[in-house]
Amino acid sequence: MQKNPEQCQVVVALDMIVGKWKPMILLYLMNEGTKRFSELKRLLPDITPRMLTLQLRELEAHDIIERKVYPEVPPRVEYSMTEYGRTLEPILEAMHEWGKAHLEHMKAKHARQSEGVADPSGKSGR
Amino acid sequence: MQKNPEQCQVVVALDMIVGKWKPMILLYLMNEGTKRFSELKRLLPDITPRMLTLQLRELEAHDIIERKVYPEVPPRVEYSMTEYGRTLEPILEAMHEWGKAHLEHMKAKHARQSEGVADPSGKSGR
DNA sequence: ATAGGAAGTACATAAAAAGATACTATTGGA
DNA sequence: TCCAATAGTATCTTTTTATGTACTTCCTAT
Repeated sequence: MQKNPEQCQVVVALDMIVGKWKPMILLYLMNEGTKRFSELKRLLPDITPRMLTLQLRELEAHDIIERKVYPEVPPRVEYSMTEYGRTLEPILEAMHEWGKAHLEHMKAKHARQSEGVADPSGKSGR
Repeated sequence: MQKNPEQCQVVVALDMIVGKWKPMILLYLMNEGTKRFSELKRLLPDITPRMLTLQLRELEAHDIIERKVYPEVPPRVEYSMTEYGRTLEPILEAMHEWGKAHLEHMKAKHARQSEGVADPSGKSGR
């Protein structure tokens, strides 16, 4: 384990997928393949072009996605996962599964608690 | 895949581990076991008590960690992963591995580029 | 009586991330 | 000539996260 946050490898990996938009961008590119700028914009109706550009550039800088410009008018720019970027897939997949289970877990937990079942371990109390 | 960010399961999972301090808190509790508030404070010298409290409470609310109060003076409060919280371990582990590989990947990439090797695929150009 | 240790809380502030809105270049077609 | 389409930039403002510094409570040991 690295104590220095600058070098904590979990944080390095986290950096690829955190932010309000990166998870969705990655999921779309992973699951649906190549997308143009305007397609991503349509898939994420609330993102501003500025934010979309920023996130795409960050991912590109980390070699996770690839940006391909076609010299046409009007311009066409396509984004896709790099082969290297696809190594993130198992992690995203695992998080997806965990997240799904977690929603269930918390639902079950709240149900139990509102049923008025007292906690027998006496761990509560602030 | 869930398009609604409120329900995107990747985001649900991400929520457990994002933030400036959560990864380190989780790694310490996972790898070194139970810790008192003051021990965590010592392990993370730059965290403020307020931030430490906030992060611990969030993790507790999600059933990832457990808070045990001993009615002593001076007070003793111990934090530890719950059994459920340990299901995050494979994800953290995978991210740790990926992060390590990524640092290598980027180092190799920059080395290649500063060697002046031209990109043969013509994908550059902003 | 007073100081000390543990585990916090309270309130004000700064830094980082995200959003709103408007603007640009290019050029094929009406 | 002027409009439309695509892929963005440029500024400014707001929201969200994280900091800084001080204060509190409880009992125990000096």
